[in-house]
Amino acid sequence: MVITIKDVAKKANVSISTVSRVINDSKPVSNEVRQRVLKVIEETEYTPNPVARSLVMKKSQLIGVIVPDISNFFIGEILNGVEEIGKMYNYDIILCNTYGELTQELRYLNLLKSKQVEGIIFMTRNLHGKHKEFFEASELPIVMINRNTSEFNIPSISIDHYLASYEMTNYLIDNGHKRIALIRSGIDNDVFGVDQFNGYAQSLKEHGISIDEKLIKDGKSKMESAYECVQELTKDEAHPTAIFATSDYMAIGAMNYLFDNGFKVPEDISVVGFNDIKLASMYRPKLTTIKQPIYDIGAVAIRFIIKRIKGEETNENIFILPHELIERDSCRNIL
Amino acid sequence: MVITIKDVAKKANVSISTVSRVINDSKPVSNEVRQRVLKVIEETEYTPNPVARSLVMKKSQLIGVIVPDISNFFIGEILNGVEEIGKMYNYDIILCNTYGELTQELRYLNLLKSKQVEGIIFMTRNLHGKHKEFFEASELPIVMINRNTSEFNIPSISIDHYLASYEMTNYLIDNGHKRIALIRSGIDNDVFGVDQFNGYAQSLKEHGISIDEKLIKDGKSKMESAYECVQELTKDEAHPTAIFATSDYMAIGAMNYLFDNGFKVPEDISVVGFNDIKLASMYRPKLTTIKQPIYDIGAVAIRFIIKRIKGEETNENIFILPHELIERDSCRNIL
DNA sequence: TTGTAAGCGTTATCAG
DNA sequence: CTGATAACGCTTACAA
Repeated sequence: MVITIKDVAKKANVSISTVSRVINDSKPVSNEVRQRVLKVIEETEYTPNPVARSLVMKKSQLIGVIVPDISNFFIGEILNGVEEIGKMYNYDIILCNTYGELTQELRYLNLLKSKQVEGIIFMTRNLHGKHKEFFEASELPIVMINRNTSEFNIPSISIDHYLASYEMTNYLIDNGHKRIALIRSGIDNDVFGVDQFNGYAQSLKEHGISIDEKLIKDGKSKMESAYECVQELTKDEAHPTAIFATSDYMAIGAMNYLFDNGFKVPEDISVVGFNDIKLASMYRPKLTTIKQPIYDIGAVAIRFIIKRIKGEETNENIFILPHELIERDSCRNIL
Repeated sequence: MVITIKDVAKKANVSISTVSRVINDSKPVSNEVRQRVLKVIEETEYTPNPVARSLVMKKSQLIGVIVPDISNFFIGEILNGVEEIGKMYNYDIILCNTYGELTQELRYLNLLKSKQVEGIIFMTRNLHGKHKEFFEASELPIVMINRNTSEFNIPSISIDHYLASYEMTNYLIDNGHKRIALIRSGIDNDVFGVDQFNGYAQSLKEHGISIDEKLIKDGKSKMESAYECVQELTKDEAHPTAIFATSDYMAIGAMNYLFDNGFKVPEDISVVGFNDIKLASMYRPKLTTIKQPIYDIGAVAIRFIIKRIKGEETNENIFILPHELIERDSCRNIL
């Protein structure tokens, strides 16, 4: 039989309000009584029923997390950060997997709200007007991850994709590469494909290299797609000497194509990635890439939500976390 | 303002019990009234408050999932199955990450229970007496994944590790290998290291090959550890011609060591794995491995839990799912 | 077929 | 400092 606040009150010979006070220390209780209650609580192993508590407090200590694919490496690591920090503040996370489908996303958004979650961390491939409607209608604290939300005015967390791409392109050029292919992960407005392209273009420009449209591909953030992109890229004799894929997944796809077709990385063609998922250092050759602070992204996201829940005003809404270029073995100096 | 059953009742000019009846269709309601209520519900976009419902029903439509590491590839895929099937039956999953620490596991087990979850899917690296105590004390439906629970009498789901290892070893032998190293993922009782070894040993025995203790290593289920194992394995000239790692992670670790030290896979040494995580076909050379139905494992787990919740008796407790040997490029026929 | 009212386990208001 | 008691939003006997 599960024991309730009533039982504790009875055993301790006090009213339930008193018990409530000691467990929340919300109001003064005489030390003597407090001790008595505490003792009973210990003896009975009483734990307050969070559901009842939620009902009256209208809070659930639950934070909803909506992701397109749990089994994605990048997302898994983010989730680690979210979960760990969440637990520190006594929040549980309830997880929703959408496979990137809008209807699912909308459904979960509403579901989570009705479940009384106190905030939502939202990852999607495409930001949609319907999402915005929801965000505006609900007062729930919400934060997005790795999405360009400036025009939507939704809090978000990411790194500076423009700068990172700029630096990576510089790095490639410094290593003697001039014909540098770019495989972007998406060209929607809310995604950083544009920023990535701009960083790449800026670097090229500064080095007096003109942009060759034939070297720009859209890999749709998929390995298979990147695989095909590289196929096209290497059709001609005059193939690029370096391939910059804006996700590690795509970089792996690229390297796989090269491997499968007799090219050597980095001897024949250099490949660099973006994100530094665990896979990047598991693959051989180890991938040179831009390290995103993935765990931290999750951690910052949930911290932000918790702050908002507590009503603390946060003066910033768009968080830009630091990145780093990690030099490994997939890029060759051809000077 | 959020609208409640009371509001609906008022607007529809009925009692709240009637509203309750139509939303649950628990008791007969005249068609006329039902339509009226339904209309109001639609207009007001009313959704029942699940927290209040949980309180009275003592159910939460929540299933707890405890895992050692969300960002692990194997676990991520399982989670996909769990989540997807769960949602079909209207269950949400609340996720807990333990990093394999016993205290965390115990804490979460209790936390989940107090949160009124209706069942628990539990993944751990080591099964402990304390776990068992909890399972026995609570009436919660519980299922474990990939753990040998026979002596604990806890429902569990896995493949037949003995048979799979036996088949894989046969395969290696059929390909001409005689000096076959085994890197096991763990040798605790509750883990399948023993079964894996037995399958391996049985195959060797049937082929008249005697076991060489020096070829048996414990990779502790870690890439790094496997890396070191292979270092030892290749110290001598008379190194094995094939390495059977009982997890893909370890197989990758093994291949990485070989790559880093000038061995070619599979030309110099063959490597095979176990699990068939996504990584297995992303890596080059593509890994020959035992395919576990990972998604299905998650799906079966949650189905089992849901059945139990509904009080349906399940005649079996230990589920053995089918596996398959996937031939790819990391093993060479040396005949 | 419908309504009334009790109760789920808490917190919070208000007297004392 | 402490204790009744209302309320949170819902389900479910029990009556009508």
